[in-house]
Amino acid sequence: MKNLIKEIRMELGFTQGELSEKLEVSRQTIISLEKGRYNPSLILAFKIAKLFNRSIEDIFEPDEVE
Amino acid sequence: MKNLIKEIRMELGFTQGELSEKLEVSRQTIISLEKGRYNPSLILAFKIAKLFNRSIEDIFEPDEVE
DNA sequence: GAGTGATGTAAAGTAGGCTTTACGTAAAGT
DNA sequence: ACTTTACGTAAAGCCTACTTTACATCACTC
Repeated sequence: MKNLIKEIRMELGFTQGELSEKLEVSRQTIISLEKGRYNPSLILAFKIAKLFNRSIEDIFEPDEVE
Repeated sequence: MKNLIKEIRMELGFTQGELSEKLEVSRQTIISLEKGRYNPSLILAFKIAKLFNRSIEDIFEPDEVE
């Protein structure tokens, strides 16, 4: 699961720590998300989309055809 | 997490079993999803959206302000 | 009224999302 | 040189999404 979290976070001038606070998750979760290490829950994806003011589809791109 | 899975599934004339096959998950997962018992992974949400030809935001509605 | 198909519940197990803690490194400031 | 800030890794643990199996109910058909 690719995503634009790092790019959008930096656009908005947030550190990973700030983003993790706003999303109420750990910094580890942000790091792992940005690295594409795992696929977030739908709830977290909604939170991110809301904070970034974009659609989930704009931010996340599922790895082909699974 | 509310969703319109049951409604759309019935619109399309699928049984729970058929839907579970198309999505490659168990029938239990479909039942639990339709009952709102848990929040799917983002990958499963993408699969459902693709199959239903709608956006994730059209199908799922997160429970208020979490 | 026995058989079949669709929906549902219950319970035990597996896998992975997410947390917590601890440590490493590089850049910048003092 | 030391401190601070931001980013990163590693490992152990918790919780829950999801699986599997088994069984119950209802509607329909034969």
